[in-house]
Amino acid sequence: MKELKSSCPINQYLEVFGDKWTLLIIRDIMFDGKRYFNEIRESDEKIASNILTDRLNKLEESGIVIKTKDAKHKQKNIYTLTKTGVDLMPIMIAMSLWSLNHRKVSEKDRAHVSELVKGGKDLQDKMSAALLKEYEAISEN
Amino acid sequence: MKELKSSCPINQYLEVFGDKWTLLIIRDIMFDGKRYFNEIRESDEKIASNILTDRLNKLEESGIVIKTKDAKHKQKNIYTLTKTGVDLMPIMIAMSLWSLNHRKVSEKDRAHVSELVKGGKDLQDKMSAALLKEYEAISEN
DNA sequence: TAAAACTAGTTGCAAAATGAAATTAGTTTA
DNA sequence: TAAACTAATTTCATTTTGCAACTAGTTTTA
Repeated sequence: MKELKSSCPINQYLEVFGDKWTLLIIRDIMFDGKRYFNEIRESDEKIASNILTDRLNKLEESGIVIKTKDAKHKQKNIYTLTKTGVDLMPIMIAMSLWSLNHRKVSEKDRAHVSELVKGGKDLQDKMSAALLKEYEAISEN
Repeated sequence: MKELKSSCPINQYLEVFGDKWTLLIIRDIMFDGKRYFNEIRESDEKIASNILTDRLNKLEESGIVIKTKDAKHKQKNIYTLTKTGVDLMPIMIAMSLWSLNHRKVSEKDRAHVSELVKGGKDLQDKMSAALLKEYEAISEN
């Protein structure tokens, strides 16, 4: 068991997401509909497979993602967000807004986020509900 | 110049805050009133001085923090949040809320954050305004 | 005014994390 | 049966981190 630097909530967040890759995995599952190892691996940022394996395992240990076998493809795993994972959405949106205002972001990404922001709490609730439903379909059995 | 992995807003955020320390520095300045190198160094998480030097420089380069000389103590620097830095507050609050709900947080920290959340947008606006005023006092001259 | 303490670093070095490429073992498709 | 797919694992070079000691200038204290 790794020891914690402190129990401050910001530090608690950092214990899980204080690296360059973990949050990109959440983004892929949450906003880009990716569910398989290789789908995530092929994202723009080109995460190495050893890092992806490591981070997915840590996310599973932390109860943020759950790994299930694909019934149709025995060697394929499906990675789904848990409630704890879905609850990261407000953080992701706040980050996106900050980057939109203060960092260089491409027009394509800008439009993508603007849509999400314009949809407001309504759209975000709808998206959360859909993700949560997916999780509940898995965990009931 | 370091190259960027992508222009995705989440990745843009990670280019600056994708490590275990940078956000703790922001927390110290934003919520704990710390303004000096050694005040930040003495926080619970015990950041090493070489890392602190490195991160403060990067935050200054990114326009998130501004460094000024203390008029009363020639060898002391004052670190202040810029507008870009103050605008991180919604992210910090969203992170704190998530940790409160899903991670182990001490009673003391819990009370601290609850107060901030109960204060609502009003309190957060007031805090942002105070930090921004500090920055404006420095940048006008 | 001399000594001690404070301030913001810098330096050196060992340990850990990262990243790229190659490899692997099982599964599915052609 | 061969080729392709899937989720890793392994190896190894590079980078980042963390700790401790040190430094140069400034301020306080006796």
